[in-house]
Amino acid sequence: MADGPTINTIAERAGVSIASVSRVLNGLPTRQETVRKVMAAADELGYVRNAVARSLKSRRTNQVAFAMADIGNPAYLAMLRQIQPVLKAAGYRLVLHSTDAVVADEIDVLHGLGERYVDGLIMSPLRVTDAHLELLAAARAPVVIIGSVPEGTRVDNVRADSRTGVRLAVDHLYSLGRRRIALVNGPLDTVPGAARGAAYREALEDLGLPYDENLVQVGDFYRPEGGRAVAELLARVPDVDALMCANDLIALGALDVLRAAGRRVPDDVAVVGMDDTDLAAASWPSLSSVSLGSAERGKVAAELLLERLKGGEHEPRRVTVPPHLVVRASTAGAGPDERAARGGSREAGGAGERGAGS
Amino acid sequence: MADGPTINTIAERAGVSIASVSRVLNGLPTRQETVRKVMAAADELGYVRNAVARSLKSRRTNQVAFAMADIGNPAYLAMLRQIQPVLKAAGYRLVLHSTDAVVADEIDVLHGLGERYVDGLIMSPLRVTDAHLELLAAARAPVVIIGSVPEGTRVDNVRADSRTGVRLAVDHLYSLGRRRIALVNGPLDTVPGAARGAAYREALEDLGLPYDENLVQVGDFYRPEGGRAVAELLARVPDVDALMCANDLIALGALDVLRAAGRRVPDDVAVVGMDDTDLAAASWPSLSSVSLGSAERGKVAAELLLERLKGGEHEPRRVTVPPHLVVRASTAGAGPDERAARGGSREAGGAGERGAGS
DNA sequence: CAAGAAGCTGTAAACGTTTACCGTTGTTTG
DNA sequence: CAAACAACGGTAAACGTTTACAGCTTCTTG
Repeated sequence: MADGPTINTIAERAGVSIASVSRVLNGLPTRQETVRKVMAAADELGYVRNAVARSLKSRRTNQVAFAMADIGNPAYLAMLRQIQPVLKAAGYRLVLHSTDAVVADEIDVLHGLGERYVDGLIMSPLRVTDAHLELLAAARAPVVIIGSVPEGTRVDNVRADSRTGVRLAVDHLYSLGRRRIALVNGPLDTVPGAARGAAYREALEDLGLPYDENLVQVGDFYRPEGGRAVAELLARVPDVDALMCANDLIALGALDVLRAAGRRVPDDVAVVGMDDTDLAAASWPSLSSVSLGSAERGKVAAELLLERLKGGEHEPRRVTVPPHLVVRASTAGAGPDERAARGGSREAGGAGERGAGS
Repeated sequence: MADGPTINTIAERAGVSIASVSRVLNGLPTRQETVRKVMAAADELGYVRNAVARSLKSRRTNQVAFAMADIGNPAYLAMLRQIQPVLKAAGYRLVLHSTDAVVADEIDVLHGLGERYVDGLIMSPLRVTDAHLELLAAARAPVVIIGSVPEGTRVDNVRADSRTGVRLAVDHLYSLGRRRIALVNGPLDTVPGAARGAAYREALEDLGLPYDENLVQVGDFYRPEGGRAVAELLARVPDVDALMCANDLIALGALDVLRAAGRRVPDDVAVVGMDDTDLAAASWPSLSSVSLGSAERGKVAAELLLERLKGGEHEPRRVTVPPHLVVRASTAGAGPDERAARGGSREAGGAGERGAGS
């Protein structure tokens, strides 16, 4: 691994100055003869530009960081899948951070912006603390936040609308004739847990349905916990006819328990999940789910950041991505025809394996 | 965004030379008084080291690239999830490339190593072409390949053993008393397709079962195609009692079709998938699947790379990660107890949402 | 044909660090 | 008290680029 050729090596071999070499490599106007000599020398030596030196001088790294809370979370993964191609097309490399939803790690990432190893950052913080805000205000590179920030924070941000999302689901269940609609939620001290709880209550009110505490069960955002929560719920309120689950994993747990209890889905109990992950399409019965537009949020965030990087100084922008409901078998009375078509749903293809393994 | 302070700003304010500042910041022996002055100045100014300048001088970027074929593929994702923390713990940032399984993109990445924006690379190429080999031989930074490379290639590599994987599955089905074991494969012109086809044949032979062409159906590595393939198979060989599917998506398609056809799983037909993705645990019935150790391969690859980066020049290493079979309901006659436990399988937790959305 | 313009190219400085080398100061010791 | 030595800290070069500026040709034009 001998040291590679530099611009100096080329200059020497081509018999010109390093300035000329640089000009040729950057396509600046140069005499044809010089171009030829430099190109020839560069080719022979297998020259490749040193990105680090270039960054130092130009003050641009052509790198953008994405700090995701958890690689394993399909919602963040969906963002990543959209962000990556957008950045790539614009000539940026992607530096990936997984903060494991630990605030200290997020702070580290923000602080690290000062190291100038990236030109910008997209971050989806679990929750926004004062430390976040302080660093955001002083950030030495553009940042786009995926999620909500306090009113008045001068940062571009892209948010979901889980409130409308919950409403979509509840309205859907109502339109199917369900009147005992329960909420299976995650912890209330999390941002999404609290938001979904409040939205559920509102949605019921607007429909003129009574809010019944017995119909709300709090567990955690995982499958076994979701199942347990539903089991308790069934014991307490046997006549429940619909479950609004705060995410897809909870909904899968619900399906497990309903099946074990001999309740038919959707005939006896209809089930709606949230986030519309791959798992929703894969489960049996396939799961109706509210998409909060994770993919779209990722895409928009990347585009906002690119605009900033292009230089236009403008006011911080705030974009809200609307949710939408994806109806599948767990709420539609799925006949045999629909079953056959189910496998072809949007998500199934994307999760495909093309050539792994061997 | 005024230009941040540099080592010069600090030197000025502290009344010392830049050399002293650098020494203090790097913890080299320095008089206590000087340390104090420099630290104070650095703190007041909110100084952060410029990573680019540092890299230029030190010739290390503290970045490692991972070139994955497809972000959407759960197998590669599993690798990423293991690679990330290993690198992070060692102080490296992760630059993520998605090559979309396009050879030209992979070549670009290898060529890009010359830009020296990373200290090393982990790559999982779809297939290895001559162009790959040429660039690998001349690579100016350590590379670890996840997958197979031709004998004699001087590169660290980590490979799966899908042959043994297929055998594990077939043996398992045999041990359950199944004798009409079909293979539902993907295209034979892909590396995994070919390997799995051959391994299936071998496994049957070793068990003394006849190889029956009718029992082999070729489709594609996706769910709807998998379903179609199984439909044809059932029409042709109604007495089939077990399906070895070349990946989990095919297996999910198989479950769809078997259910529609009124065949009970596993009682009438047992089904095994491959890759052991999240979907296997989520489906109903949950899917037995052969894990080819994607996660483990990622971890090992990262460790091999770190060793290289630590400097020891040693012979290229080749590690083969053994596959293992994860038995779930689609082959075990699952009683009610096992059903309840199902949600707690290894994969389910990891896919959890902790705080997305809001 | 002289003078000015236009087109290239080379010199050198700069980006922000790290570090080899040398000079200064203060301490120890014969 | 002088000499030797240790401990620090400053100067300057280097990492590999880009680019402002000035100098040299060559061409155009009056």
